[in-house]
Amino acid sequence: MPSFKGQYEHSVDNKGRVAFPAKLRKTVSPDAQDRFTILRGLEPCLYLYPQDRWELVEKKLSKINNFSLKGRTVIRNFLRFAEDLSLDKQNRLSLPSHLMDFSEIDSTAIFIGAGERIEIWSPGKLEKVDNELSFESYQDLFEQVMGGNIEEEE
Amino acid sequence: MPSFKGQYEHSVDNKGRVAFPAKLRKTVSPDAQDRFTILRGLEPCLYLYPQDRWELVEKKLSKINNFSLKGRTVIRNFLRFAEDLSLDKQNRLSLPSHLMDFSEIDSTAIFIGAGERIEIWSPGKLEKVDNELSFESYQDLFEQVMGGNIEEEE
DNA sequence: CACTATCCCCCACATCTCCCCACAATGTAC
DNA sequence: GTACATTGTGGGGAGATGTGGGGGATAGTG
Repeated sequence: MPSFKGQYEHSVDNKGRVAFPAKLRKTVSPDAQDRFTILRGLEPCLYLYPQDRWELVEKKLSKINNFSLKGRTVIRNFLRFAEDLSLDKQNRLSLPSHLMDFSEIDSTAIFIGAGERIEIWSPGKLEKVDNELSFESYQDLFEQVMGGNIEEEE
Repeated sequence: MPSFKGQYEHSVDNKGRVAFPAKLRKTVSPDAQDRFTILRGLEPCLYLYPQDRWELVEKKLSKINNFSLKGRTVIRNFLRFAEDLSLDKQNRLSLPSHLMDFSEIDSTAIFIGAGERIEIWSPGKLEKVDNELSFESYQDLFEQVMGGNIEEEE
């Protein structure tokens, strides 16, 4: 499974449709059948999973105990802001309005390939988190995450 | 079996009827034949199971020890407020009045896809539990589910 | 038996979604 | 440069969906 990478800016029309970047489509597995699941991200952006990768997430969810309060709370709040999407014949996604509100996306959306998933940002929110992250602290983060011998990982 | 997901708000008419969300219907297995079981939830909401998934719940219940007081109490109180429902020709559910009372649903019902079942909430009750869930704990929950590299799974 | 309440079917209709067509912009081959 | 394919953007319209109300069949009550 190759990683999604790169950043692509597209306009959103007044029906909430946005073209899916052609270069990202080349990374989507044919198994996914141009079907996706989109949901609220932890940051003020949206997460987009091709179907085959989303199924791995569901597999994890299905292992959570449904007869505990905490388990039910996890499942409810995770799934309630998720929706299935497909590409139309022009390779566009129709963003649900509640997710556009959440992410403050209106006329422009920025796709960011982020490994196993794709993130979709509004320009404003993206600029804001960029400004909060100085180059120095990015260096620090990088070292914290990548530090040590990568090959020893797990 | 795909998970139920998403949140949908519908109005309840003065006959207690409410449209079953079309997107959720796409997730219901044809095996279920548009037949459901509805019952009191453990939270102040209603649980709605398509027939095929309800049968899995019954299977679980049947494994509970019937000769212990606790076991009998659980079974009795779980099942006593359960009813069978079907969709009418306009894909609506007729909510039993005792369940509308319990869940405090009157003119508006919110459907939440929660994995193997569907929850039905009144706006007021839902807002209350939302307020009790801080963003931090949502982050924690999220990381429990999504944490780790998905590709390493299994 | 009459009366009433409830259920469920049908019809009507406003709204929304999605599919299709058109075309502009961009990239590529010759 | 020109022709052609791919990609990005916009809009119109058919069909699906959500909502309300009327009315007939059925069952429960006095």
